[in-house]
Amino acid sequence: MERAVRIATWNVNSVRQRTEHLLRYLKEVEPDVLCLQEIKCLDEAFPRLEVESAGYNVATHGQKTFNGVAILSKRPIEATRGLPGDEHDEQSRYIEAIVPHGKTIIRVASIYLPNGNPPLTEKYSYKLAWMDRLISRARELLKLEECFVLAGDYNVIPEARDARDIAAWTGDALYLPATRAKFRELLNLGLTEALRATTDEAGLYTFWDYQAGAWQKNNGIRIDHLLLSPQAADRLQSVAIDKHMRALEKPSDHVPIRIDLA
DNA sequence: ATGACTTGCGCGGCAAGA
Repeated sequence: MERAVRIATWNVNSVRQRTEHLLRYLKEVEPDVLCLQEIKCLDEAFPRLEVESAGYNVATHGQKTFNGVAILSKRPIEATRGLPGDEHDEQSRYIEAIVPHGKTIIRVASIYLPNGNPPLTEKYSYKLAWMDRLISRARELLKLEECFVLAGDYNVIPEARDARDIAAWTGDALYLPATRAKFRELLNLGLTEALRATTDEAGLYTFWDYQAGAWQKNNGIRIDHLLLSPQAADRLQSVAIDKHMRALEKPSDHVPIRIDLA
C-alpha cells in the first residue's frame, strides 16, 4: 500500500518575501504537492533553486507585481497554465498539473479566484465570470472520472460560521449571495469541500487581515479551500489548517490548509 | 475613529488586497 499523499495550498502573499517561511514549511510538513497563490513575480524571479534544493519540482504561472500561481511537487509533474474560457484574460490565476502516484495519477489545480471587490464593478463581474469558467473546467474534469483536487484561495466565505464577524462581510464580494451561489454551483457538480467533509465546527479560519489586530482578536475568515472529485473524496483521510504559520514574524495573511489522501 | 497593514514599483506615494 502506497503512503498517503499530502496536498497543501497556501496564498503566500509574495513568494520572494516568504521564501524562508516556504522552505520551513516544506521541511516541517513535507507536502507531496503544494499549491501556491499570489507569488507576485515573473517565472524567472521565483526562488526556484532554493525550492529545488529542498527536493521539489516547480511549475509556475507567474505575473509581474500581481497574482501568480505555482505548483510544487516531490514527483515530476506535467503542468498546463491558465483557466480555459477566455483567451483575452491576462491574469495568472490558474495552473493545473498531473502528478504521478504509483501506477495512477492525481490531477491538482492551484487556483487564485479573483477577490471581486468592490461589488457592482467590472471587478465583481470578472469574479463571477471566472467562477463560471472554473465550473466549466470542473465539469470537463469530472467527465474523466479521475482523482483530482482543486486547491487554492477561492475568495469565498461559504457560510456564516466561516467568519468570526459575519456582519462585517454581508456586502462584500467574498460573501455576497451571488458569490456563494456560484460556489455552491461548483460543489453541486459533485465536488466535495474537504474541510466540511470532516467537521461542522465554526471558527476555522485560513485568513486574518493584517489590519486592526485581526490575528490577535482571532477575527478571521475561511476562504482557502480544497475541492475534491468523487474519486479523491473516497480517499480523504484528514484535513489540517496550519494556523501556526500566521504567528511567525512577517507572515502571509493566509495560512496553509492541507489534506491527506489514501 | 474618515484609523489601524503589507505588498510591488521604484524612490513618492499610489494601487491592490480581503
